[in-house]
Amino acid sequence: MPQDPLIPTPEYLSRLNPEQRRAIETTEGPLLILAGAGTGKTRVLTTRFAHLLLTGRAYPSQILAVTFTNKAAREMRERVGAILGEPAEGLWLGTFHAICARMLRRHAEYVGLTSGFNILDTDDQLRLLKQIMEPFRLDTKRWPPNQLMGIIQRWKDRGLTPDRVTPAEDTDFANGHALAIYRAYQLRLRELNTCDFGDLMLHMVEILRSQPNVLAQYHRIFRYILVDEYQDTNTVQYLWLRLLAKREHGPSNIACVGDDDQSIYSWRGAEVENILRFEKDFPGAAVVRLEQNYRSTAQILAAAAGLIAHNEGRLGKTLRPGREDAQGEKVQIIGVRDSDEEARIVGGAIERLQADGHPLSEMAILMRAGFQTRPFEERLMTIGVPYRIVGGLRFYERAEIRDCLAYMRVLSQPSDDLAFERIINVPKRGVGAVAVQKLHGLARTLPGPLTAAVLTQIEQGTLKGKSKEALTSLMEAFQRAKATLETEGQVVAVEQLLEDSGYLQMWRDDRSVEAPGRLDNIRELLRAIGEFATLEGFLEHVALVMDTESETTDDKVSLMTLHGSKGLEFDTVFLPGWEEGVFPSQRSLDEGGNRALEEERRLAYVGLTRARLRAIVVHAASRRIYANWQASMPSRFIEEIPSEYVQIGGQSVESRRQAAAAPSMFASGPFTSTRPSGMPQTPRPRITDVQPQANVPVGATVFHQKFGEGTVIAVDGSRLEINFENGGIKRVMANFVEIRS
DNA sequence: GCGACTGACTTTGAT
DNA sequence: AGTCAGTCGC
Repeated sequence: MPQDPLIPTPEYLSRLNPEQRRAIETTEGPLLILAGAGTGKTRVLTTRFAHLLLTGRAYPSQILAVTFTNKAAREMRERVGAILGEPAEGLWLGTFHAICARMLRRHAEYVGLTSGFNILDTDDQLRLLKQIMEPFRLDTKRWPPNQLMGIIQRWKDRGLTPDRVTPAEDTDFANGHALAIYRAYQLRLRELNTCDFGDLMLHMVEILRSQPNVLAQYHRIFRYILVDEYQDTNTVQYLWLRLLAKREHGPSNIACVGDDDQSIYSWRGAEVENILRFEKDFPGAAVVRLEQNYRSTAQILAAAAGLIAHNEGRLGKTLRPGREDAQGEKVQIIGVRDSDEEARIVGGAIERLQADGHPLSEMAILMRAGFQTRPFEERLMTIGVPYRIVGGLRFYERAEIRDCLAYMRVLSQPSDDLAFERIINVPKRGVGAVAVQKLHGLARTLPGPLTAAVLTQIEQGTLKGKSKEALTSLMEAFQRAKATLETEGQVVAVEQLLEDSGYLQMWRDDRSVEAPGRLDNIRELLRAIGEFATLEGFLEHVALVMDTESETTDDKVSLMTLHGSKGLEFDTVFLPGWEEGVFPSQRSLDEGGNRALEEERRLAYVGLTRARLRAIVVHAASRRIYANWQASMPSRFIEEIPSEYVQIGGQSVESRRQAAAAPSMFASGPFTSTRPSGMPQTPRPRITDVQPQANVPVGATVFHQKFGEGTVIAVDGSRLEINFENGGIKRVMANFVEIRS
């Protein structure tokens, strides 16, 4: 619906700032939109989408818009619909994977699949890989399957099919068999007519590379491409976008939105280089910087800017505060004794804010790792403050849901061996691993899936006794459900199947506390099936789209990881655990060196910029890691925040009583000069009863409480490798040995 | 085939 | 410390 070009400024453009308008009205040619935190990125993206439609530049079906999460896709869809005044139909708007799945169903035959292929979940992937690894007779202790899964995924992230893995890309993992296993795994996936998540991208890139006619078809369809969170793209995603965007004639109308300072997913294959390289990849690209921040106070922005300035190789942005309440509070830095005190202080601050009328839903505690939530949960529970944990187990990852889905998959596609294996003995029907092995053996001699092998064995009488009875009744349950599916639809059929197979009864008989909840989840699942026209439609939805993002508007404090907080905002943000080793994470530093440090710093930047009004950073002097106490130094990131934007607060156990009466949110006491004045290069434990981890020379004789005397043969940071006289070679923390000579 | 025991591990996690 | 998976023995 073309719009009269004479109308000067349409309403949807009127309330945008000049840079935002430029990002929207630069419609032709490649465009990189560098959108800092809180600069209205989503608004620009959705308005741009609507603008392309309203100015008649494209029909809805001619725009490709990709995001990383379903949540982002849903949000974009809703907001585009709101601008258009009607729900937008026929859009190519979705996650990379959902869009690739849609494409791949059209062209599956080019990679040896049929359009009805299944999409494996993480569970199935690993089970399948283990099966593939078996004939290689590897020591699974030394070569854990999940690590190999990681290697294969990284290959896929980089667009490498087995044939494209060069010797330089190969690994000696699994005694050099990794590539062979990868090849066998891919072969098996094809036999099963399935894909894992990585394949959705990988196969489509292969098809677009090798089938010029298919590529040309998409070039004709997509006139404009929009990409969200470009800094998070990995290599296959980049290749896919480039193939679709670069055409022989005419410009590449690709607009990518991203922020190099918020790239925090390199461990998942994301390449920041993609965004840093954009102008080279797409010559003549326009670059628009969105630097007007509408979220945070000037103090918070300046603090965050000072911190992120310590990173090198940035594209560079300067966020300007746009809020009316310009100045605001300084970032508070609180030093505490240990994690218990940390939880008490944060809990107390939350109570005080709440008493002052601040809603709990505007407060969040953001931590580096998921397990750090525990002390906070306990504390909040004790003082009766409602909280919610964001992230964690998703609905469809729960065992009972996966079991039900497996039943449904077999019902929909009896050839789905992986699903059948999952439920063949759930509930327990006396068909164990050995029996499954036998079935497998037979299935291999005949063509066809396991379910067919089972039927053959029942007919031929090869199966006997208990397992024959059990499997006969299971197969009958599937047949009855199949009939019901045609007459009464999927909800009734699935319910009947779960009943007949004894699956529901299994949970009714279960006396554990979780059982009733699990039955509730299953009921919820059955309800959800009804919202789809077909069982297959539902299964596709589950594999790619289903998230349980329950839009809870309850007044609760949010607890989540820093990663999980990206894209969200709160009035008040608590940032606990800012200690060397915890944040930045030692493990991350060990693996990735300076590159990893910069990513940790970006994570800190993401954390700070979630706050609208106040950010409170907390660090503890000692923390229990696994079993033992460790002295800890404040994070270097604290030092890196310019001191003028920081207020040192804090309190000791003794001064907490005064805190309640004090006017400020945190009493400051004489015990609390916890801000490091100049960062020591080596963290030095401040607890007196452990040995300082000072230089332990190789060759020194040391004594360990448990292992006795030994000789140091290597030093690795704070860990020592020691040859003990009667314990062999062990790696222990330097803190736990005494130097004898 | 199932339950008990051992031992290994413990960052981040969308699709 | 606690969990979870994998192995072992009955």
